[in-house]
Amino acid sequence: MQPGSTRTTARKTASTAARTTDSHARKQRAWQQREQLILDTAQRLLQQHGLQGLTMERVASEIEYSRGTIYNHFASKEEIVNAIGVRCMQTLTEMFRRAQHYPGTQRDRLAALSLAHSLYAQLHPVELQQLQLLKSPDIRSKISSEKQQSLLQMEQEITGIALDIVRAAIADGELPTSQPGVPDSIVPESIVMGLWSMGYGSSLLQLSGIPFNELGMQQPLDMMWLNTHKLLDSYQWQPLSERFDIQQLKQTLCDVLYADEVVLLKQNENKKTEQNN
Amino acid sequence: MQPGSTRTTARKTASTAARTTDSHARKQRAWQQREQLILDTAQRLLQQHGLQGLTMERVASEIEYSRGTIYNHFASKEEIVNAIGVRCMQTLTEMFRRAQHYPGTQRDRLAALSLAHSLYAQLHPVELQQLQLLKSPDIRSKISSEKQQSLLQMEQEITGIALDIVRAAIADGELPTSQPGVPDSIVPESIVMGLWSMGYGSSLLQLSGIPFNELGMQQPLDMMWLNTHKLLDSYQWQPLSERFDIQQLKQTLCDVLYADEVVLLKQNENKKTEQNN
DNA sequence: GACATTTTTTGACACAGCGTCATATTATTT
DNA sequence: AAATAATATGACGCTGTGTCAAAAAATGTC
Repeated sequence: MQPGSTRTTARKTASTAARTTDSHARKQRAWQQREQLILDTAQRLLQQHGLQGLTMERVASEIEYSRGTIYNHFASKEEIVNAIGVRCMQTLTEMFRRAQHYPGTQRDRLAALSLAHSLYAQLHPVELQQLQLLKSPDIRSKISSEKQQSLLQMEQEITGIALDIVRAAIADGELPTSQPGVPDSIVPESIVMGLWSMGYGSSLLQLSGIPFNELGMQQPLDMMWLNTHKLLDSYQWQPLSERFDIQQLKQTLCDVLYADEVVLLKQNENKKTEQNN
Repeated sequence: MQPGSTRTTARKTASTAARTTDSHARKQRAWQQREQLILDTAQRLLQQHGLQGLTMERVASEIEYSRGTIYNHFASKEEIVNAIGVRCMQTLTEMFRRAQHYPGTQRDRLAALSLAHSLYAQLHPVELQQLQLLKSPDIRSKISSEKQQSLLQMEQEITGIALDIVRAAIADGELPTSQPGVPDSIVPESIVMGLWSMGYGSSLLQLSGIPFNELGMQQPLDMMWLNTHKLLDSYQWQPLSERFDIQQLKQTLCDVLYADEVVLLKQNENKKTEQNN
């Protein structure tokens, strides 16, 4: 199906091999290009019209191929959504990598992860929700374990970044290993899991559409920054938030690391308010 | 459709009115009984076979009625899932109420909420995941806003319980209102949102099927108890966790408040291990 | 350039599941 | 017993998925 996948035609004479290899390469490129086209289109439909609005027929007509062709690339609709999920994780990973190399304290860096998570949630709400849906066994069963693997790999990479920062903080003396009530060995995991849960939970709560203001509460993502720092303080991660201005830090990180994302976010907000007029 | 819903037949003579009212009442009862039967069956199918395995046809055949009859009760599959969601929230609320009346410090009570959340997530994983799914606009659009209302109401009730405990803690002097970096007025919201996010996030991460042990990490729900207390400590909520044994508290709460749930949980675990043999 | 072979595209098909509604059945009232 | 109202039924239409044999296009060979 995929060009070059039939191994019987691989052996040729030197000259013809060159020709066939050329054409194969060209085909490969075209194939991958179309795969991206499918994903671009599917992702756009997902964003604009939700999961219901994402049908094979619609994708097919938009890319001006028939449904059958799409099935040459993806075995099911679920695999498309999975692939979109992988893309999203890549975007998020890239944002995390920027945080990882921020020239500041380790605490700054970890906080930057948290900020990245929150910005991402606001920029790609639908995808994030879908990403959560991908985890349900129903959907999982429809995706080849091979393809699931790549998602898992991204998760591993992201976890790794966070763990590395925590370990570096311990090495730098920002974070004491001996914590009351916490065995030394699990301190890094414990912190990472705490932040991960909080970030994940805040994002999903925010997207859940619960009208928090009507319940007399702030939006989850607005409280996340504060609570993240409260948690870090609790582990005695220096410098404690009493010693600096966390709002200032947020502003700096937005300016230095995530300027592009912030701009996009503002554009989206403008669009929405325009639509309401 | 529903007995007594046609107002034209309501006016009768005194004697006949008595008869009709009797029969109406009987019908009403039968009607509601069947509604519960539908929900029981649907919930069982959801637990056992996931959302895919929950089809109108299957529910119909199990309750020995036809599909059409079910549509007299629920306008769509989504409304059934919504109704299951409401039931689940009621169960959770009941667990929260027990926490609310625990005879201990306010901190004990709030911690008990966190424990309840975690136990619930382990007891009803599928439902919890579905509850999250209900929030997506796709599904929302298929549910009458009237029926959505009841879910919202449950959420409000739960939020209320948590907020009340925090306010009581402030009144009791367990929790200082002046926090570095936090405006007095939002302290309660901030704490509630922090715990809520953490609980929500831990639960969903746990259910996400990410193989944390392979990533060299503990399970989210295992870390949740610890991080909850870290967060409370950070707000200077007395008594700080250094001053008592949080594992001991957990054990006590399990014994006193959630003995039934813990038993069920162990039964489930046994069933699972049996199935693997 | 004409023929053979491989790759890719297509759309008709079978299937599953939802929701509707006219008709049949059952229960209630007169 | 007849009339009326309430309830149950399942055939029907619809949308959307995934399959596959046949058509079309591209590539390789002489």
